[in-house]
Amino acid sequence: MKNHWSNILFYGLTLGLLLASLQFLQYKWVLLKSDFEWYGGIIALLFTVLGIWAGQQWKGKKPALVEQTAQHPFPPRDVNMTAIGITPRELQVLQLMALGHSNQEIADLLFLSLNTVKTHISNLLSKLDVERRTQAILKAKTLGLLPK
Amino acid sequence: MKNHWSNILFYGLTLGLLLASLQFLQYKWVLLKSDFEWYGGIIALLFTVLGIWAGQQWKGKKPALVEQTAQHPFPPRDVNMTAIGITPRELQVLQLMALGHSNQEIADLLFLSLNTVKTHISNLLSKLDVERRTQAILKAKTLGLLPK
DNA sequence: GTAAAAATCACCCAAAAGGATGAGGGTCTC
DNA sequence: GAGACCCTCATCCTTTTGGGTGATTTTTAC
Repeated sequence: MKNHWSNILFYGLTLGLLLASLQFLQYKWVLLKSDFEWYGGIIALLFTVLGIWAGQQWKGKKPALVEQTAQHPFPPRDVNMTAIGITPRELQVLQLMALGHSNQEIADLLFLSLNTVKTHISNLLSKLDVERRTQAILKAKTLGLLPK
Repeated sequence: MKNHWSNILFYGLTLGLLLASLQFLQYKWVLLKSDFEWYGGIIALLFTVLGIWAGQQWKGKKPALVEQTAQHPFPPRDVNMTAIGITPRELQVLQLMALGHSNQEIADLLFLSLNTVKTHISNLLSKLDVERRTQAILKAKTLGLLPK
């Protein structure tokens, strides 16, 4: 969600700049008031192109950035449990989670209550600084906590 | 290729119409020559939005597929896709899902409604014969639908 | 042009997941 | 024996997912 804002900001600035130059042009270069339509057309065309470009940028940039973090060529393998403070039990839960098990399944496999599993996972998520289990699995792999 | 042309045509017509109304407005409603900047700003904004929309319409489908092939040299995409019957759009959703995005995020990224994303994912789950998205990601990787 | 497939969106419902907080018991160390 | 962890479980509440169904539009294929 951070990129949204930077993109919007960037686009806003560009727009502002163009508007400024527009104003400038009006008083300096062209004063064809009779050819108002021409002027409008040029503006329209220009900003249409800009809009298309911005749209592409906006839509195209996000996945690329995510990919980049997702495919980490050299994962720091020994940034282990202790570095982030993940406990053995949490790691165990994490492993089962990565295998696609539901919380209930994990609870059954480890002879735990569902609530306990949820607590572990909740702690895991905050320790890995993510919000969803899918992200947790990804991050754990890049951190070397899980085999890829 | 048929839609491209219809889109272009439609866009051209819209542009023409807007230019016409622009001209009309100039002679009828607003004659604020001093507020030229305002006028230009409105045009710019309007056509920017239009441009973004047009860009999305026009080129909306391609970038995603291009990104994907660029990111991964040899994804046996077509083979496996057709084998299980996964559509391009579903694959796209699957990819974002594998990056840890929530349904809402995917909806925002693809400019879709949440319901649509849910439909795609629901179809994905049944096609992959799994019950959870974590399992779907795993299975998609073993099937070569996603890079490992 | 028609038929099939794909894409879009809606509504309903149930289950799962996630966030916050508290609490009891166990172990270990200083 | 106090403090620091860890493990366990609970409760309450919100959000997210998943399942099912139906409908409309768009695209593709023949």
